[in-house]
Amino acid sequence: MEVLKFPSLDSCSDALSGAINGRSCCIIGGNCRVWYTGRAESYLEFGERILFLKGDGTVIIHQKEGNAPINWMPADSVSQCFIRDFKLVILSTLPKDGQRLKVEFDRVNFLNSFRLEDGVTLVSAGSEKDMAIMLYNNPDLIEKGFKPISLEEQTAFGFIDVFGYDKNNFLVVVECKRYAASLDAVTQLRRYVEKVKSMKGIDNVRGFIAAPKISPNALKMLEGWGFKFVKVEPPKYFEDIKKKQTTLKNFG
Amino acid sequence: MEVLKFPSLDSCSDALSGAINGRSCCIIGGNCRVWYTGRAESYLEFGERILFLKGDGTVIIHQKEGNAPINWMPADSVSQCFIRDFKLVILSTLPKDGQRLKVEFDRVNFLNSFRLEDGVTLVSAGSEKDMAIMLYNNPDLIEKGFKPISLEEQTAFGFIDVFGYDKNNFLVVVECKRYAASLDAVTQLRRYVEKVKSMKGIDNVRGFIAAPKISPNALKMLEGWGFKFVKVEPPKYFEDIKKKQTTLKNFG
DNA sequence: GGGGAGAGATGCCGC
DNA sequence: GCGGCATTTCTCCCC
Repeated sequence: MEVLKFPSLDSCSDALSGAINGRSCCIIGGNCRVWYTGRAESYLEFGERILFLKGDGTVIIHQKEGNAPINWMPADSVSQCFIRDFKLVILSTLPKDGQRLKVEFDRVNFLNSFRLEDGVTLVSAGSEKDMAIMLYNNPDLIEKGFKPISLEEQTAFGFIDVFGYDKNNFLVVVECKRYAASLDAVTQLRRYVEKVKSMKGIDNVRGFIAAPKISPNALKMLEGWGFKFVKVEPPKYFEDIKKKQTTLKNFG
Repeated sequence: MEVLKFPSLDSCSDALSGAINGRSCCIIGGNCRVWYTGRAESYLEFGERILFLKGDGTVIIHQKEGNAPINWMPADSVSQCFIRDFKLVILSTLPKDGQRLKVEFDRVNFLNSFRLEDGVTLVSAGSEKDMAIMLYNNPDLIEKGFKPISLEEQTAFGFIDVFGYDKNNFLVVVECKRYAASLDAVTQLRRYVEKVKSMKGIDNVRGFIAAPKISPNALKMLEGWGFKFVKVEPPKYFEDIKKKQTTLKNFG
């Protein structure tokens, strides 16, 4: 790391303790090793990483590359820190299940302690649910004469994206996928269809997968079960969101 | 944020550009808003957040709470930054699919630019694969007389965790889950069993789910298909790891 | 709180 | 690259 003077481990321990007690945030960059035990066990030898402690107890450790943290602790974790053997030690534990993390810094290159003021949540569009809504409002995308009757229905037989009748009044189950439908999507559809059949005591229930594409194996299995694939692009965003959030258009 | 003096947006732009060009890392804390378009669309109004740019092109934006970033860009994203309308603007694009992120800071509270030296990878144990290995080496955990013949067998229809014969030489398919087995696990097992049946042209193939527990619905479906549940705790770690990595024992 | 399912999932491995 | 699938998945929704 190209940093001029390193803060002392003592001062870091003080700052970090202050952040923990005050439920504020702290970012530490330095040389450390990491142990985790809980849902699995892991050990990471010494190397330079970033540790991010949040006010809600979350701890995130990042290496120099990659999207995902190499180690972490969930919100509500309880942390403490101290100096031992000339190292800054951070211990975090999640009380409800006992999983814990230990980090040892032998050198801290920088430390920032701060509060974040932020009460804003994300506005987004383009989920699988948005796709189901689109199909509900444009049933011909599935098939001419399709009459949807419910959306994201939580039933005793599961969670069905779009449910309805075809033009011959046979029941129709539609499973949506935003990306390529996989073998999993087909088995999921099959499970719903069979459950509907047995619950309703009828034999003719049709199944559709609506997705932009489907893997060859999945298509084979789908057709083997007498189901159909309908190519549907997921919606990017919706008119109402576009109108409300004019900022969405300000991009670029 | 409790920071004494804020760096100028101009100096931040310079530092960030330097980090981008030099493929080093940069962390910025400040007040910003965020647009994303690509796999979905989203907008996040002004609020204080942390932006972390990595040398591999990864961009991660964190709010004050929660484990997951609120917005991000994958590795290999290409970023640029500049000042426009008295704001620090950061644009990131992933060339291969065109997804992009725009961040506008109207105030930067702190900025750290640095390199990370880290060539170390995680040593871990306790995955589903470790569980399959344990069952392969301790077949009686599944059933007296079980003879495993393969592990994580890759087939066209998926891969089978543990595959073998029972004491009567009937084929056995075992699906492992580290946590509670769900409906999905049962349909997955069923898919394997049926595929093995049709591929081998035999009718008697047995299915097991090995997991610490199973949901009531999943158990019902499992038994409806004539399969069996075996309660197995996932291994925490292995003797060879314990021996090689004595540091694993130094925890706490 | 548990069950069920999506996610801008991500990451890994095998073909 | 795609396919198939686990993940210390996480998060949300609904019962």
